[in-house]
Amino acid sequence: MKATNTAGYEAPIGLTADPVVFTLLDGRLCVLLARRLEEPQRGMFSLPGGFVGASEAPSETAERKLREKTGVGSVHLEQLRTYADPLRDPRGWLPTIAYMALVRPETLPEVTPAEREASWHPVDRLPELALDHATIVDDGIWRLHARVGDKVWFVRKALALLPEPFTLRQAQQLYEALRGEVVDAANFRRDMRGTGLLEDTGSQRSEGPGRPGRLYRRV
Amino acid sequence: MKATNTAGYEAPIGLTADPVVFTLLDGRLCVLLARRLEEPQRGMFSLPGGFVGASEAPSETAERKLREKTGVGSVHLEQLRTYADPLRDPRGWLPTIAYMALVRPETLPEVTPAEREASWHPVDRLPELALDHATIVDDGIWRLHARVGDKVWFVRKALALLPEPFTLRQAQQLYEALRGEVVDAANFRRDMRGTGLLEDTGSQRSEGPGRPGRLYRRV
DNA sequence: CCAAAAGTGTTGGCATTACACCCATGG
DNA sequence: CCATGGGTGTAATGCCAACACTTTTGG
Repeated sequence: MKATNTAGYEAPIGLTADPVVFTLLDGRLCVLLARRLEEPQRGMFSLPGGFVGASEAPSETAERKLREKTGVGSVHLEQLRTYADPLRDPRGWLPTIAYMALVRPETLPEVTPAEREASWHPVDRLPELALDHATIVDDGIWRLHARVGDKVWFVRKALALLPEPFTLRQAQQLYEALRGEVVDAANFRRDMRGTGLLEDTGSQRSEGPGRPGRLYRRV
Repeated sequence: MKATNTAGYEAPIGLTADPVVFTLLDGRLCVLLARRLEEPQRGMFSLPGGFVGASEAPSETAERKLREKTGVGSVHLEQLRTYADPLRDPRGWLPTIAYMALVRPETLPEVTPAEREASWHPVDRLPELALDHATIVDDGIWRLHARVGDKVWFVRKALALLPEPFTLRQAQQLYEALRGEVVDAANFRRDMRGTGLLEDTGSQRSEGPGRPGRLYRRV
């Protein structure tokens, strides 16, 4: 496919936006994928993005396509980077702007639109992805690891994944899954308190064996 | 202007790449701008970018346009982010991928191509810029400040701006200009040594009054 | 021409903070 | 069995003072 503008010069055949949406499911970092109903590579899994409209901001496109293809709505998207290699898509010259988001797993409805099989996939066990989407997901994971390293960012953005109130143990498991490395419990606890962004509810909860954990809430 | 692809759908009228090139001139952080010879906003200063060819990687475009418009060549470009608001360019739907680079001031030839007036402009005293280029430059400065905060990045990438050998005083002035904040001389010196990436040449150099400074080289 | 002053590079020390690691305790 | 809190040693960092070496100034 080709495209030309009214001045006769070559133009991209379109512009796409691809959201890389992460969540924590069963303690594992997962990414949201949808099966392609269209060519190329129909039937293969890919990021739930699509074409940007001519009077639309790309971030709106990412959010809209996400809703249409998976049912996930109202997320905060951070721009990741743009992939514009002319050979990245067999259809022609088609750049894509990738975005990143972090949502709660239940944001994905049980009944997903169409036959897309929109679903969560652990990042350490991804299926084969269409186009260069595997690269995009990798970059997203890398960015996520970096963001989570900032404790304040973690409390403000990532901790919203947990249902309130939550224990610090839950928060730590979330941190470790998102960061990709284990941390010392005492240090983690100290850092969390240090942010001043958590509030002790006073109550406790017992999950499984061992001493019950204090319950916290974000302020 | 409009553009459509062979499937009949609307497409961007093109894709541009804009390099944000920084240097240190007279101790001040400067950005490379060129006067526009084309519409829109002819005669106004803007980033020295241009249209991406249909079989070209955008980073190559940024490098090529930089060379054509300013004479600056062979730089390492880091992708900044993409600006794709449909209203950002009066010509039509025209996304741009912004890149960032850091070069020595003498990389800009004395005789610049055409009547472009390619020249360095202190970031704290920029002229009015075309389109949304002021925003792009701001984002570039922000990213630069963050990058420089990493001492190893600074030594490896930024310190290449100084002619070798250099004194630690020079390095510190570079750091402060790029970082946008002053630092303690003793700490800066300790950090520089700590990287293990600097080599003491043994000789000294006296610039103005005061004790002469030791001369260093990157390894 | 010499001595003092001023200016800058260099080094070290000290206090504070950040952080990793371990252990005792409580539910 | 595990959450919680405390404690300790080490590294990183910020701050400050002393000293070294040079140019400049003034008699």
